[in-house]
Order: sequence, then C-alpha cells, then structure tokens
Amino acid sequence: MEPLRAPTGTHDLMPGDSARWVALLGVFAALAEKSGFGLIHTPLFEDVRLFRRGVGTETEVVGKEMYEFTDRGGRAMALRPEGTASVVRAFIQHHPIPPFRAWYATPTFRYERPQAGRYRQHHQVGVEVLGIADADVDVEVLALANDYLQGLGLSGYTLRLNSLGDAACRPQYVASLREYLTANQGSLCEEHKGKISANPLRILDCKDERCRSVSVGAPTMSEALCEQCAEHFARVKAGLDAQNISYFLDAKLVRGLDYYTRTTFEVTLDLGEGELTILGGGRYDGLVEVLGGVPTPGIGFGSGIERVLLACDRQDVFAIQPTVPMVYIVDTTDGAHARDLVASLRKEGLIAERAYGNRSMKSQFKTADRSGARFALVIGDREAADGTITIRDLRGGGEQVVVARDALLTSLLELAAKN
RNA sequence: GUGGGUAUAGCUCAGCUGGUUAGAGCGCCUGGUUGUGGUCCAGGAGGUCGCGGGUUCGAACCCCGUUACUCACCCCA
Repeated sequence: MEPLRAPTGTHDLMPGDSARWVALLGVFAALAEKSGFGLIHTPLFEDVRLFRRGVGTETEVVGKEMYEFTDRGGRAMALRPEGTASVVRAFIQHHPIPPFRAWYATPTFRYERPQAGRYRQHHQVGVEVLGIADADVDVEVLALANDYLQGLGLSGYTLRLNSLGDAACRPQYVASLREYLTANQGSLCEEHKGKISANPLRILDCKDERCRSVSVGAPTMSEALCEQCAEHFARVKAGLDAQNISYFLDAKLVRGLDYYTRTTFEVTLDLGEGELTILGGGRYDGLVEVLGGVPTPGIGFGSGIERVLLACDRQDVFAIQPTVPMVYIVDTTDGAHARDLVASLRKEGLIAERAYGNRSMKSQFKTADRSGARFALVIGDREAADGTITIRDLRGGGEQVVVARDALLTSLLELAAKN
C-alpha cells in the first residue's frame, strides 16, 4: 500500500513549528479584542448556495476552485473558500444588535495547484464589521490590519487602496469600461478577447502586456465615483493620513470576489521575485441584502497565516522559540519520584518534564539537555535515601547544589533569579 | 487546467560513461565514565534507491508509464 500522506496542497503543522502560530494568533486576538471584536466560529462547510450567491458564480474562487460535495442527506455543501460569507450568514441568522464586530481564525479551502505560499487548505485570520457605513470604520479596520502586520515585525509592505464605487455609480462605470474595452478588443490578450461582457473589471488586473497597455488608457473608477462614494473615499484617505498609515492608490486594484463595494484594499510584499498578497479585504455594503438579510453595510479583511509567516521568514522577524521546560527530572531509582515530582511541580506552575523508561543517568541527561531545560533535577539512590534533590544548572558550567525536598521550589527560584 | 524541475537512511545530500555487500554529514541508540548532558573517541541500528513495466549477462543510473513533491502561469490569502 502507498504510504498515507497529507492530501495535495495541505500540510501538517507540527509541534515546534506551531509555536509561532500560537504566538501569531495571540497577537491578532489581542489586537482584535482590544478593538471590540469577539471571536466567531462558524461551520467549515455551508450550503453551497451561500458562496455561489455571496462570493459570485463568476469568480474563480467559486467557479472553479471550490470544494463541493453532497452530504449523506443529499444536500449540496461546500467547504469555505473564504471567511466573509459565513460570518455574514451567521449575522443574518442570529440578528445580533448592530454594530457587529467579529474576528476569526479559520482554515479555508480552494482547489488549485499548490505553489509557494499557496495551498488547498490555508488559514486566515480576519475581522468583519457589520452595520456601520461610516468611513471612519474603514480606517479602524485598516489600522487594525496595519497594527497586526507591524506587531509581527513586518515592514516594507504596501497597502494598496482603491474604491470600487457602489450600486449608484459602478454600473455606469462598468458600462463605460466595457465600451472602451470593446473598442480595443483586438489588442487584448487571447483569454480576455471574449471575456469582456462577463467581468470587464477583471481585465484591469490582467498581467498580460497587451491587456496592460490597453488598461493604461482605460477610464478609472476613481474618476467615475458618485458624490457619496467620492466623499467616503476622501474621508478614508484623510483618516489614514491622520494616522500616518501610508498607502498606494491603485486604480487597477480589483478583487476576485464579487461582493466588494467602495473601499477595497490589499497588502502586498515584494519578496524579490514577484509580489505576495498577504492581506486583502474591503467594504461589501450589498452583501447582507444579497444573502437575504436587511440591507446592512459591512467591511472586513482576511489575511493568510502561511503567507504572513513566509514573509516573516524572509524578513527574519517573528522567530518564536518553542516553549522550553524550566526543569527536567532525572530519576535513576524507579521513576516513582519523577512521577510524583513532575506532577507537583506542574501544579506549582513550573514547566516540568522528565525522563521515562528508567534509562541510565547518562542517557537521561542527554534527553534533559535536548529538552532545552534550564535545570536538571536529579534523584538517584543517595537523594532517595536522604530525601534530597540535586539541582544541576544545565546552562552554565554545570553547577550543582543538593537541597532538601521541601526547599526545592525556593532554591529553584533563587537560582533562576541569578541570571 | 498548462508547462519546467525533482524523487536515494529520520533530515540535508553524494553516487564517475549501467558492474557485483548503496555512501557521507547531521540526528538517533550503546559504550568509553556501573551518579551527570552540552565537547571528544569508538561501535551500532536504520534504505525493496517513489511506484509499475521495459532494455541488458547486470539498472539507483538508460527508456516508457504513473504517483507525489516543488516552482511558474492563471487566480488569490
């Protein structure tokens, strides 16, 4: 039989490596909670129609990358391809009193070919705010995103910002864009020559040289914003300026999910070869209504944990060391002392580890050393006989003291305080 | 979905134009020190050379297929 392994595009997060995940989640949770967000957990799978309607059938994410399956009751389900739709669904279902602020940390699934920073199951942290149309909340959300990345130690990333307009002005803009593209149809890349009517905005994001040169002369959304959208966008920019959050206005920024309106953003990082998007989001004022709720504005972002950590690796920041024991118990009698001592020390709040299997003193010390523990606590025949414990400092030259069992804790704290 | 690269020990890799018992470093285990790790020395365990087929007296090496990993395109976190 073929050895079993994790499915294509997935990976195991092993103890040791997971230490920085724990730390990352801590950073994000602390920031989110401080800003009034509460944790939300929604099912990993949902009625497939949620994503079809919410994210859009035309999008790649839903159209060709979604994990869909039929459950045993014959229901069409899908694994979550992104974070927002489920939160909005929960909001509609439970009628919390707005404003509603939730943060999440969740796996997301997309059936695509894996490559650097790209997985079939990846993980995102994110936030959503529902019920506030005020542009100031856009600034809050962007500031949170910025604080998060900064909090990890990242730098040199670019916040790309755009406004996609709303139901009042976007249709007109799309019409004029379509008109322009149709006039230049012959100059577009092969793929987009026939795709104009489906989603003309996407062509602005095409990396093909031919499409790009056509895009240069295309009408931009920012020129076409209605008065309210323009005011909203101006207020967002003013807020970012006031908080010294730098951004880059990217009129070509179009996101791959259909629900976005007005403020839209992405954070990218140049890794030498190509840019990596580590965070993305925006406003989605029409989404609640599309999903059957009473019209409610919303905004949020998601950020890929694997990509963010990849970026941290490249920048040599956020190198979290796994937790290391304070003491490691070496017991060459029969292990009963180790068994009882490790339990009582843990109750006292110390991180304590021990050797198992009654191995030689030498090999127990090897595992003690490997554990990274600060002190070894030795219980051999002598200590067992006279009720003492030998404390050996594993960091320095190996200084040892023999202490009475009752004095162990105070002695340890004294020794630890020395340096 | 399309294209490139890779697949040999737990890890990182070597293996000359196909040649007989497949190697190194690190890691692991044991001993040198029957009460002491991190250094040093000695020994040991561990591989059906991704899988299937073919060519050949003989294949880790050549050919075909296949799977996986990886990178890029597309798209995205």
